[in-house]
Amino acid sequence: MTTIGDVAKHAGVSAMTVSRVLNNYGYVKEETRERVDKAIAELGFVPNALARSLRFKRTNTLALILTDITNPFFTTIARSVEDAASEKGFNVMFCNTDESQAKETEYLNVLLQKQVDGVLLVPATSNTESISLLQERSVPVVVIDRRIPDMQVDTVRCDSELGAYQLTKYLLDLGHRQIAILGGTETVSTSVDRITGYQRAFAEANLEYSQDMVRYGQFTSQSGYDVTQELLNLERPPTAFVATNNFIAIGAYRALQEAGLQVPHDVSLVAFDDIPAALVFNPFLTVVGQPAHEIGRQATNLLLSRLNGGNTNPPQEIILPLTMTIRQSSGPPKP
Amino acid sequence: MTTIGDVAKHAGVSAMTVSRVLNNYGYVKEETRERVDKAIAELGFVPNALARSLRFKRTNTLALILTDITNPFFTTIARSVEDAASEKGFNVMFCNTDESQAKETEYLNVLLQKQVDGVLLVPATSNTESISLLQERSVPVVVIDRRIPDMQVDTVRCDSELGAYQLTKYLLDLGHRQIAILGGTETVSTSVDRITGYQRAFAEANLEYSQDMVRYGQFTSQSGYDVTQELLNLERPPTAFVATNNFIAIGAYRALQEAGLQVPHDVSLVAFDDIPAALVFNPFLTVVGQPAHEIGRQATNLLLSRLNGGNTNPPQEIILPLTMTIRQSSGPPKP
DNA sequence: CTGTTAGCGCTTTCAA
DNA sequence: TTGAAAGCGCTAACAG
Repeated sequence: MTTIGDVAKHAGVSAMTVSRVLNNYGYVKEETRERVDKAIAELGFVPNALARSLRFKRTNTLALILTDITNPFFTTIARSVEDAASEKGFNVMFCNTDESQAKETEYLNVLLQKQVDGVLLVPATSNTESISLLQERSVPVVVIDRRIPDMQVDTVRCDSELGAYQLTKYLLDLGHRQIAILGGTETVSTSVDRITGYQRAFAEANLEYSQDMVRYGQFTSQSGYDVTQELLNLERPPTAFVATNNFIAIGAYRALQEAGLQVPHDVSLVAFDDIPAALVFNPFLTVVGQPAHEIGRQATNLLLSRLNGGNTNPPQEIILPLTMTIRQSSGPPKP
Repeated sequence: MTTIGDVAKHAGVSAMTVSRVLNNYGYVKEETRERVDKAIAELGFVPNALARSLRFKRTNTLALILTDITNPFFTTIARSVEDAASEKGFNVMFCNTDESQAKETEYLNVLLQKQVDGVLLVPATSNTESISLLQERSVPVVVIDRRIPDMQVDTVRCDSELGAYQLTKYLLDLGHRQIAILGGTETVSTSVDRITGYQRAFAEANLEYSQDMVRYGQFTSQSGYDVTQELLNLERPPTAFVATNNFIAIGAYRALQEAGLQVPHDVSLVAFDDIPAALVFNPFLTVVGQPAHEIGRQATNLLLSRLNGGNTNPPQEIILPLTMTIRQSSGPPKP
């Protein structure tokens, strides 16, 4: 490995002078600078960011902890985070927790050791420990997509409750009464909030929902499939389904199909999270979509403003608007 | 920041002893170890991986350079790489080049500075420079998905030529003669190889294809859309399309739809790369699918075997099998 | 079993 | 305008 010392020797100067050239700092005679530049080029010298970071106490590296990197919603976030970060000279380490709190904790420890400058976190659960850990060590953190109840922490997300309210109200207005909601993990705010929104829509319409219609599960296609099958076996099966994310929706659809039910003729299906147009042949699903790209961008910028010390305001919550798109998967109930 | 020295002081021992406890190495009296452990816990000490890496010359970090992190094919690879790496105690830095050689080069420089232990690279172009750069600095690298002609380098990929051959032959056997192939970037081996496979299928059938039918473009939905529109405006438009990746296929499909053409009744459409079942309502497309998960896993394991020094064989090329799945997007040409 | 010394590659003083 | 010394946090090698 070539070091700054090798370059110095090669150029007949001290290491310090090389450092000055590298960082464009202090005074270096033009002629000396050229000699150093030449030496750098000749030796193919690459400065060691580790050593530099050890001094600066700055790695220019962020961490993005996601629960499911195969979900396009999160992929889009990942992409926009990467873009926003690299624009400002930061790299991003991606971590995938699979919705597991244990994995999240494990990653956090490694990332702390690696001295990341900041963390973007989609928390696996509403557990406050991860956030506390980071805050104790004054590593800036921005929570994405989900809420951590009883925690003062920067957050960028959408209004899950409102979105679910809109979807449910829309179905109620179409005349549905037996509406099922397919939640994800019970320990995650988006699940809880979306179910709350569902309940509010019923309450405001002065209608009752059956306890049977409200289900938790996972944010996976398999879970959507399983729960839908259960619901179809009820004495009074739903006439409409609200899936609390895109994967659940796809699993639900498969179960409906297998049961010989036509969407939207026999049942309606609406969902959270759009699937990017680049991925589907026929956008079909009525959805409340989240601006994933914007979420990632704003979260990153907020994080960077924190760790640059330029932003010392109290923790803030940025709520981005949802967009409801009515497509062909929803219609009035069968008479 | 708490350092090993603080812990030492707190426990009334030397830094070295703390280091020994941390790394479970050498002899430490049980009672001393306990005292140190207690101090670590009390101070909430987190070892600084930067300092450690500076000594060890090992960061336990890999880089994965992708061309498009929003493409599920690459997302799946990303996920399996992350899984395989974290299993062996490595973190992964993801980089997205957007198929740009300039971005690739830029990332490579940063990663070199950050002293990553190894690189997994989906090269943006067939340019040999990136690989040479890494090899000169003896940073192990495994090329994924694409071939770098005239380069001795570990590679994990599928046989693009064969896949395209199979798709084309299948269409020829159905009776199609006017078959278009929608390539991606011309500077990427997968584009070139898939077109070669197409040509071979024609050659073996003793048939001629029209030069018009062979198009390069980008690996994007937009490009698939544009090129398909062009092709439809030809005097003798294609009766079948081979898309060289999933995004191109979706763009092509949209163009066909807009032109009022029914798939497969009016035209057939087949493609490379499956879209994961978790993402689509009705798998519809006849495809040659690549085992993305396996590609990521094998590439990571190969890379790790290289940087552990356990594998000093000459560079190898691992070719994984493709799977052709015939669905509803293809059929015989309209009489 | 434990501590001291030196050094990884770089940069911040401070001095020349 | 340049250099020498010291130190970031950690550990290998050697003493004790």
